[in-house]
Amino acid sequence: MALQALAEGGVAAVAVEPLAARIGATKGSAYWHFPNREALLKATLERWEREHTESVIELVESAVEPLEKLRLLFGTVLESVEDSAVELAMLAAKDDPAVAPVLGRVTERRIAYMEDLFGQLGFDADVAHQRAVLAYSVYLGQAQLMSSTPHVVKGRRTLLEETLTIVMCRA
Amino acid sequence: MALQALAEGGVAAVAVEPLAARIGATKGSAYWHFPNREALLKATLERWEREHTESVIELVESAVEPLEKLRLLFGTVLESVEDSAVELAMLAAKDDPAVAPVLGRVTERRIAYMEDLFGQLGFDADVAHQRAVLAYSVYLGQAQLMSSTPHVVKGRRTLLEETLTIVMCRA
DNA sequence: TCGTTACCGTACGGTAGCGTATGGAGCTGT
DNA sequence: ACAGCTCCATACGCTACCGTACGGTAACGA
Repeated sequence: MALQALAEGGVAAVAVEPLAARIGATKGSAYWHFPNREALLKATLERWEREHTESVIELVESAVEPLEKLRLLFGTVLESVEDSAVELAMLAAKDDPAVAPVLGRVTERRIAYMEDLFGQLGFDADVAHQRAVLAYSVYLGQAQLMSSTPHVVKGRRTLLEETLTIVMCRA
Repeated sequence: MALQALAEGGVAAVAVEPLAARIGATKGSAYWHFPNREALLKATLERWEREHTESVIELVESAVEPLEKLRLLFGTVLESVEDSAVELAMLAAKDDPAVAPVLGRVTERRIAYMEDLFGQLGFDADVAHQRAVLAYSVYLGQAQLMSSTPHVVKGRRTLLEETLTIVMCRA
């Protein structure tokens, strides 16, 4: 519920009074469950953190070959890039003291996981890291473009293939 | 002045009262120069639009070979990715009715320019477009990472080279 | 049965920003 | 000299949100 508000209206929408009204309750009620707005926001963010990074990793781990894992990861994540509104909301509020630590943990976790995959593919540690960062950059940028200027992105399918081969290429 | 506030505090910081206080004036004065907050914001954004996209393109056009132009573009833009705070502020406020059109124009202009460069390098129109979108995605994602989780990005120099060769590769 | 606890509502005060009204001060043209 | 224009300040009301105080209800255990 708070997550939906976060996706729709950003971090600013995770506020006591609007959310209470949305439920049909009053803030007197809300302030019983949460000591203040910061706690509400923190709870929302940490719930998202739990539910949205590990679950993808688990799904991806269902493949056996590291190459298949990467393919699955990219497919899953670039396919549904349109509903990564929460990701963008987090990035948009990166300076918020409640957001920064969560965002930092999620980013590191994801990059570390990809770094590991690239390592399993035989890349040197340095290169693996670079590739992971690069791939994650593509994802973030893609998500931004899809949400702010969707019409410039034509042909997601080939774009995905292109990204994959490109990020994989030995050079 | 308003641009500095925009860079530091995002779109929300381009507000009448804070800005007036910052100058040492009062809002009575501010509301003489601008009819309302929206006009102030619009003026700020359009000023940024004029000064920050064409100027880079002009600089890049000082090179003659399209390949050199691309190299110069990437170098300039990925080198100073740390001070692209305004870009990030715009993306963060992409849903703001004053921001969306400016952001849209800038995005299209930049991608169109890169698309043209890739075309000059002999890529098919489709591929040129894809590459431009991909390259711009990398830039956006990179800017996000640099500002939200700077420590994961080690070795910008090699990253730049990697991005360049990768985005250029025939396949 | 009665006190306690969990939960919810109403009412209040506080802050930050928007926008308006209005009253100057100072220069400028006639 | 004085009328008008430019620019700035003070003061006010409005809204949205935060947070607190306190009262009410309903269920539940002793």
